[in-house]
Amino acid sequence: MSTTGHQSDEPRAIRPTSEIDPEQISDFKGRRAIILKSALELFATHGYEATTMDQLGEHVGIRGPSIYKHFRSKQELLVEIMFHTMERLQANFADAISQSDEVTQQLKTAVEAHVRYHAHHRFEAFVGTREIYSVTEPDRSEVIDLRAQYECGFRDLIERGRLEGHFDTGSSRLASFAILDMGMGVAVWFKETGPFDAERIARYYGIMALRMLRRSA
Amino acid sequence: MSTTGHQSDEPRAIRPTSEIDPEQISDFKGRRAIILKSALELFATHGYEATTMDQLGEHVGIRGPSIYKHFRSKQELLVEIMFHTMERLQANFADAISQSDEVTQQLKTAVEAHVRYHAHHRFEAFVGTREIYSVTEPDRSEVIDLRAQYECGFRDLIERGRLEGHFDTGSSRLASFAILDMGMGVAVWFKETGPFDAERIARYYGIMALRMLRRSA
DNA sequence: CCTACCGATCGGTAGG
DNA sequence: CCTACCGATCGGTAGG
Repeated sequence: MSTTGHQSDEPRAIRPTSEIDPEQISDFKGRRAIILKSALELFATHGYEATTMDQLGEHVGIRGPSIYKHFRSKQELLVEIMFHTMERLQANFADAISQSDEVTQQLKTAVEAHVRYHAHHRFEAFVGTREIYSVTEPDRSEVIDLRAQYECGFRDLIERGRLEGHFDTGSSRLASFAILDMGMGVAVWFKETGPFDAERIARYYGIMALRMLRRSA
Repeated sequence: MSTTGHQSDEPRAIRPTSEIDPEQISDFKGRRAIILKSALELFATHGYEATTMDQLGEHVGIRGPSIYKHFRSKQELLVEIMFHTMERLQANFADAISQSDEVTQQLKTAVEAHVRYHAHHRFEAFVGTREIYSVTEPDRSEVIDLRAQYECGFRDLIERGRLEGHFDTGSSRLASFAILDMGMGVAVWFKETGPFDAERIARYYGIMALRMLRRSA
């Protein structure tokens, strides 16, 4: 019935209450890492608005206000997650297309990387897409811009494949939207526990993407 | 600087401040319609948690607390939107597959209907997918169940096409996820103002879905 | 459909 | 990293 604070008897030390392997959720490193990981998990499961700083503190093993020793605001946590996610997606894409000179192979590898990320980092991807409107300006516009750039990479690849005669698309832009969106969907329903492992999904989505771009019989 | 309420001088009557054609956003009818439509618009643009009853009231042209004359709670508004959306999707699907006996044609028409709905009712679709975790139990489980049933319709169609030798899928379930997800994505980026009209997108997505399900060359 | 207002919560600050 | 607490907001109720 208290209205003035917590009644917790737990020790006050950094100690996550979650048993999920942090490396599997995120690649954040350093001091602020554990807070960022917890924030990611809570934002993903409850949503940004619905997550409170006290909840986040409890999840990490400290008091809510203590988080402000590491981050300036709740918003900073979200922005950090957003930019980190876009950086990783861009890096994965660059890496994927560098492994071949053939468009068909490049697109397949890029789609696989896209899907693999959305499976292995489903929380980042999930929060990244769902909480864009929780980001305040000017950061929001910047994130939207990064996403547009990412999409452009796929679109250019498809357009090149079309010009080289490998693909037959009604619209390279619509095709890239479709391929990207079906990959993003993986982050919503993927479960580490199966029945599909990330690698199988990535491979199959790569095949489906290529089929989509070919002339119908 | 006031902390005790609104300073608005507007008349107190039902009069939406939005200029968007309600029929284009939603098919809600009757007395509660205008509130539901406004709620849909605000939930879609700001998110459920971030939308306040006072905001909603202002958008409709009444005071916040007056909404409780029409709805029991904020939650009821969301639940109403959710179930309505699933009903419409299911109805559209049933209608689509009733127009042919051939699986290939059925699937194409069903995908077109799916995409058309996500373009024309992007707010419903958007809120329906993004705000599931804002719905409290037991309604949440029921909505998730309806979504699973909807997916099953597509999966069964694909599986039948495979058994009849029309399709060659590595997994009918993954294929249905991919097709459904790419259609849901339309609700996120579609703009009434172009450059693509809903009909063109629907047709092209229907074609891409069929290509996805065919054997690669 | 309105005003007045309650009980609770929340992000963030002060000052150790 | 903690306690104490502020200023503001929010969903919902009372009683017209």
